[in-house]
Amino acid sequence: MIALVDCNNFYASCERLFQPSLRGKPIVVLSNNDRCVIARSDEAKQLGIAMGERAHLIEQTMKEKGVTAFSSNYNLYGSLSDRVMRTLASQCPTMEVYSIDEAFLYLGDLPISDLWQYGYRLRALVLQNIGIPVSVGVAPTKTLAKLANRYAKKFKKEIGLHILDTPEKVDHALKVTAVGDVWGIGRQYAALLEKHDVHTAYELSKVPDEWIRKNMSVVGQRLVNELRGIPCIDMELEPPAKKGICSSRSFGVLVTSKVEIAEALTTYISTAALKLRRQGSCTKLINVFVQTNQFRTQDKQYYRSVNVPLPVASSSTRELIHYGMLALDLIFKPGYNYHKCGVMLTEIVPDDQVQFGMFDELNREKEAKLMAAMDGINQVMGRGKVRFAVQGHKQRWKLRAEMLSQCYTTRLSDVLVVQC
DNA sequence: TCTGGGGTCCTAGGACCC
DNA sequence: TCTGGGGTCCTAGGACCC
Repeated sequence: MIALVDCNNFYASCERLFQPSLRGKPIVVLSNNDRCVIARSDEAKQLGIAMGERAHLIEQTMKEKGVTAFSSNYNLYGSLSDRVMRTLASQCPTMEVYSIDEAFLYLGDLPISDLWQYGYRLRALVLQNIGIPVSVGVAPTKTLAKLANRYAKKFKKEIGLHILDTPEKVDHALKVTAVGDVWGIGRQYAALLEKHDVHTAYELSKVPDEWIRKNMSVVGQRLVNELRGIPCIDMELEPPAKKGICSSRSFGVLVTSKVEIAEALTTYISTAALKLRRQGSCTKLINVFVQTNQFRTQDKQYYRSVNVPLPVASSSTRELIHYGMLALDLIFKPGYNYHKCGVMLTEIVPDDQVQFGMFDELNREKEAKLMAAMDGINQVMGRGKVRFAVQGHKQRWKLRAEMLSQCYTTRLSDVLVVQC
């Protein structure tokens, strides 16, 4: 059996953890630049605040209903996620961290009779150690575990646990799950299936293989088999190295000057290069893009991206910035209101398998040491303490985050003080 | 003023190879 | 008169996830 453990309203729960006065009150967490809603507490959901809703459109409602809004604080969520995952790992050695707030636990052949107790213990332990409520779904396949988890959230709220341990329970859960709520069925497939009179997960599990293969490829076939109780999606115990690394943001304000785009771009390149070094890789291809805001119909629109192959695979921030700036020279055109830019690193290779260049003049060993020193200082002193001059210091383009909570768990000066 | 950011996998079709 | 068979690689586009 496989368990899927999922934190309830994760970002909202993280914020509330350090502001207990907000328990039972509606809260929302906003996307970068405070633009739209990306997480809601149950109370906020009940008020009808939808996922993805634009913040400025519901400002009035939030004021009237006493909804507290937070800018997203990924340092905080990342740190609390690590703690949740550590607690789960202590209970199950074969675990896959699936996302910031979810993990699959492979329970092997733990006797069915023990599953309930095990599930209860997981919930209680995470609540006690970290203070974040979780829901647990247990089933023979990953897709069914996801479904069981959804069932627990919807129908077993008080206990937050559901186990599909008999064929009857599986069928029942399949029948009460809309086809669009199945893991792997997005908007397009949901519409296609509805058109063909397939409305529930149960009906989907009965669709002939031939039709599935033709219309939903092998991905759909795996999914349907999983609904039938045949495991087709393996556990990934080690997170695989990323094949592409991307860093991009929309600006807090519209930007027209090349200098400012260059500042933002070098900042994103620094972030991407750091990710690259953390997973022990180098990149051979850097892609840079700039774009205007497609929602501003009054503006002239422009999007362009360019690939720049590197002579030798690299993870040096310095070198990547150099090529990134060359790329920007190729695609920047004055006269536009730019809204976003970014960098994508692809053709990623392990750093111990880099093909040397015949005419390479860079001392790569030295460069690696320099980067290691920089990363070390930044890790201790805080990110961005050592950076490159091109990144600028005014950073007018930076994100807005006007309702940012503190980094309670990752910054010493932000640790809560309790008076008693 | 105002619509997130970062990923994965699969398929089809074309170019090209022997 | 007649035009193989078996591959690889690349790109663009489409689907999905949190």
